[in-house]
Amino acid sequence: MRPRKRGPANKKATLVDVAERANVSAITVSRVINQPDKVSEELRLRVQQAIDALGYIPNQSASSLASARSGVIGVSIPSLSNVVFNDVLSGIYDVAGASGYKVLLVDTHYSPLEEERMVRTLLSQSPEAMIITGGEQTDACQRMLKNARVPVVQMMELLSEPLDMNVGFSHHQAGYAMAEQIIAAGYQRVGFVGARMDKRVQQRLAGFRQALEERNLFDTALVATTPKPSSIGLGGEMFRSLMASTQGAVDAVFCCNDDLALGALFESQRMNIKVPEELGLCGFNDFEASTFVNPSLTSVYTPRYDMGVQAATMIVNVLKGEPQSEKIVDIGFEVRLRQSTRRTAN
Amino acid sequence: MRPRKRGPANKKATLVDVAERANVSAITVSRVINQPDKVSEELRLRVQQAIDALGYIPNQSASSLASARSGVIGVSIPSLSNVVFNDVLSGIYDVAGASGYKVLLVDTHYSPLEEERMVRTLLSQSPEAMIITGGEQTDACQRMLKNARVPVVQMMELLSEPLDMNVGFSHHQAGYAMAEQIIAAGYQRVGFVGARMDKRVQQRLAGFRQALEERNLFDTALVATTPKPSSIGLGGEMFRSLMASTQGAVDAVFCCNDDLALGALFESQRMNIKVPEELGLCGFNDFEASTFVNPSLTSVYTPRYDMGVQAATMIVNVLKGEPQSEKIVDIGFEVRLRQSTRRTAN
DNA sequence: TTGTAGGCGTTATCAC
DNA sequence: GTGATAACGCCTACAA
Repeated sequence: MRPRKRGPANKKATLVDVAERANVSAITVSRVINQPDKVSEELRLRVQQAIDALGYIPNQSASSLASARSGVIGVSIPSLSNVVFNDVLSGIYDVAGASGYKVLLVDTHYSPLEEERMVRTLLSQSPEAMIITGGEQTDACQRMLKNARVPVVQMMELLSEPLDMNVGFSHHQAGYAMAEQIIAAGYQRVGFVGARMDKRVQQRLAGFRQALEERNLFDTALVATTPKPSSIGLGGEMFRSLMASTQGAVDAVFCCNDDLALGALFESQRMNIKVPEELGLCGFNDFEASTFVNPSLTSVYTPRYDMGVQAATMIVNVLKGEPQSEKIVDIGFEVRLRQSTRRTAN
Repeated sequence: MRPRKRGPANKKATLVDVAERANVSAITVSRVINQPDKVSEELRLRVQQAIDALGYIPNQSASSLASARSGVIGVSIPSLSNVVFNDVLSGIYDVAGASGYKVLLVDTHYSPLEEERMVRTLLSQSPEAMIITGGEQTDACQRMLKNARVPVVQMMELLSEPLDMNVGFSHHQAGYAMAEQIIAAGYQRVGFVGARMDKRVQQRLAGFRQALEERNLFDTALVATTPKPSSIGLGGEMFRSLMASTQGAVDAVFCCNDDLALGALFESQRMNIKVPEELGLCGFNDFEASTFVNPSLTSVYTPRYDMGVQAATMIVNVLKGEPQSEKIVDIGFEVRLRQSTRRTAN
């Protein structure tokens, strides 16, 4: 079987195969695919027919190599199992897809070293832009990114020295704001339960701490943290152990996310602790469950989908060569007070 | 600035740049990267130094083109915002990443036409394998996949005629099993609440229906479905409206997933309906919340992470050329009975 | 509107 | 162990 026959039955068809079948040159086929307007109706139809007949699918590697445009946006997130990033990804995919870009996604497992490795992998795909999470890249990683000379968006948090573009919100402010509201609701001995404790969670804690310190209400003994990943189950455990270690001398708990908060809420129900009367409870991220659980859970809404949309939009605009409006976008947040911190009847 | 200087300060470095700097041929650099054992210690070090100095990152497009190996696994899922796929993706990413494969992920928004488009996009990246969801591809899409001559895994459900490999479980059996348990728990007028209603949910409903019909307990009036995407809020709404339309003549409700079931549970609490005494409730997929909510929620556990691992493992094994054990894997499911269907004290 | 020539960066093949 | 040469499939010039 030496002589290579053209057709779906054999090797994958190439541009040349299509061209031969349609009796045109390869470049014409290329044009039919990429700039159909520049080809006469007649040829276009003939070529299209050949394409269909052969089941031709363009080879993007060859295209990237020849044109220096891959159509790929590299995206790096710290965790695929953290629901928070789902929403962000949805936003990114929706915008990128609509503009004809593919998304190459990697998961760094919250490790800067793995992130460095993954970014290298992404860059080897010649992405036209990168969207990465936060600002804790290794030096080598940041160097690679700069060297790549592609637009970069760092998302999820506001950075003091972004590599290029940046979209997020201040986790410090968010933590501060939530703490203020808890206090305003009449709680005094406010505990903190945090897991994973990445940079952003630390900032929430710092904001929380500052708000309490300003009122002389902060007490280290009421802060419980762990590097373990957040989960509802863990929230329950940590809550129970915080109540034990403080012998119940806590009248409210701020959980660093809604998973922990839901866990704490469910556990408090089992412990027969009345929320919000005996104990105020709030979370972060405002998952859907927080609205519907009983009592409904106070939380900080974070515009995750919008953040993804914003990140991808910034990228797409730059790639389009459009005048860039803002390099840094504060996407904001919103404290949503619900029953779980409503000490007084309402 | 005509004469092109080598170095990070200018254009991206290539294999040739590295070769020149290290005074070796390009192929040697290639070997240092891909088969370090085949290069002498001395040259390897010299080359590695040049690589670091130039910040060289291989161009994967060129590599794919020349070697016909892209290192990419194409993955297609119907929704990025459905948490179910998170777990599956985690499994796929963990295995693929560990074996040095990149994952190119697309979201078809539950549309076969979009799926066809997305699969075409994936195939244009010359993936070495494909993992897709279910079996409802368009004819054209299935043809493309066969034509691509790469291993394909269809996941999430067991198919009667898989394209190639298949990992999943029988949603019909799962629906049937859950219905049996509800009945065994002493419930008689069992309603069904379903959203999205894709093929798999329809099969759950069919299994549920069969179990009830075999006992003369099925009543169409107790089935509520909608094409809308599932959510906790929607679960609450649908539950309330089912209770209204049936005037409460329902003593248990099987929700097609845990989102709906949690919504129904929270809503039943607000309606002062006692679960499980006055009403049995169960869901599907066994989200973490189901274990911890009060009352805990009966659900069908589905090994999603394992399914992703299995799918990716099958792919990786085939790509390694290892003897293939099974082309079709039933990953199973498990009914988990909890308080929400425990009519009798326990 | 269509075609020709050359090269994108890497690797397979075969020689040294 | 190392290197020269020719693809890989497509696109950017430029030409007709």
